[in-house]
Amino acid sequence: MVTNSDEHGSDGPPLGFAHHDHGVCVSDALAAAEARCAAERLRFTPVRRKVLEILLQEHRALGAYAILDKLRDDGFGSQPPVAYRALDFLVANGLAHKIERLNAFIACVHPSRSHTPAFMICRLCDAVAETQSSPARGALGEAARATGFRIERTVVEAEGVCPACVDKADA
Amino acid sequence: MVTNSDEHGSDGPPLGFAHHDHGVCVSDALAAAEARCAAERLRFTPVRRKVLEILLQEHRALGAYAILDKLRDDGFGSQPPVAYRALDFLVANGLAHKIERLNAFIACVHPSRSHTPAFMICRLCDAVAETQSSPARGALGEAARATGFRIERTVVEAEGVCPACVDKADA
DNA sequence: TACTATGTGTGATTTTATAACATTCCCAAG
DNA sequence: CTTGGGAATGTTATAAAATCACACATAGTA
Repeated sequence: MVTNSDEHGSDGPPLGFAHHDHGVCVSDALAAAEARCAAERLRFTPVRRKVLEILLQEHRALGAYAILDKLRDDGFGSQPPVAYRALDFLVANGLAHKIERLNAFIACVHPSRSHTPAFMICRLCDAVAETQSSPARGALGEAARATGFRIERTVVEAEGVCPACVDKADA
Repeated sequence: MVTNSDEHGSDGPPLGFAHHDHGVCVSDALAAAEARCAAERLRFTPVRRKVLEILLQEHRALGAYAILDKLRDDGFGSQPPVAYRALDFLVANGLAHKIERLNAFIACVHPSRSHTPAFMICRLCDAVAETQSSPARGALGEAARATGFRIERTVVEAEGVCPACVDKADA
């Protein structure tokens, strides 16, 4: 699903390239995460919650050490494993994603049920937008079936220039 | 982690998970690379050639430091930039690819024409097969067009289990 | 209560990648 | 040929990303 609900902005661009009511966006997402963890009996601990909150507030891909700095500011442990463990939890449970191309992490935009995320990464401003993809249905899926490869997970990341930076470049 | 000691063909699935005549495979690929660099006036220097040869011989994704070890054995410089610069050249010119998921590099299987590579990565034996994809034609492309994002390059990596390991697991 | 799983804090280390700068090599202009 | 500039290489140092190992704390439960 590429379109946004009203509180996430009304027009075309998916989150990441679009303006929206951020306070609502963050608190909604945190509430949703909380509900989901409760439903699945996952422990949504303070560190994990804080890391998700940080990701939601920034609304772009953050490196583990950037997150760590913010954790330190909030009185949490300041050694790498603190951030990495929280991120592992969030990623494992679909609340955040790792952007392999950037070695960075971003909050999931539609953490609903399982999905196959794809990302558009602006090489000029580093903005990242999440969307959906079905790589297993195209040429890749065919190749996998042909060779007997069992796909469990896919990384799809498009690098390019976001709308805002295209405009700047054209100006 | 990505390093591997055993000689090609002895165990595990090689190129595209299929066996083949490796000597010919390597020398053909080197000749093709040489021809292509000549045609495009690129300098196919000894280090660059050696790195490509290493990648072709291993026929799997190798970390920069694993490559560096082999370079040292052959009397080349042994500091990271030596490997990274050669890899940058090979990647920039389509002779090799970086597997973001593994922070590792692999020789391109069909370096002839420009292409949009996709990879299948076995999480059990680390074998990597290259295939084609057209992510820009599917949901991702639509999302990009809808938002005005200009795609310049895509990373498509499927993680899963290769045919050989599926068999082993089933056995 | 005590037991056990899981989560957190911390120091140290490993792995991956780049910065900065000197030197060498290629090759074309003079 | 020789010389000057750009590209490639070599080397030292350091940055950035990720993991290991182990102690301690806390929640949930018998």
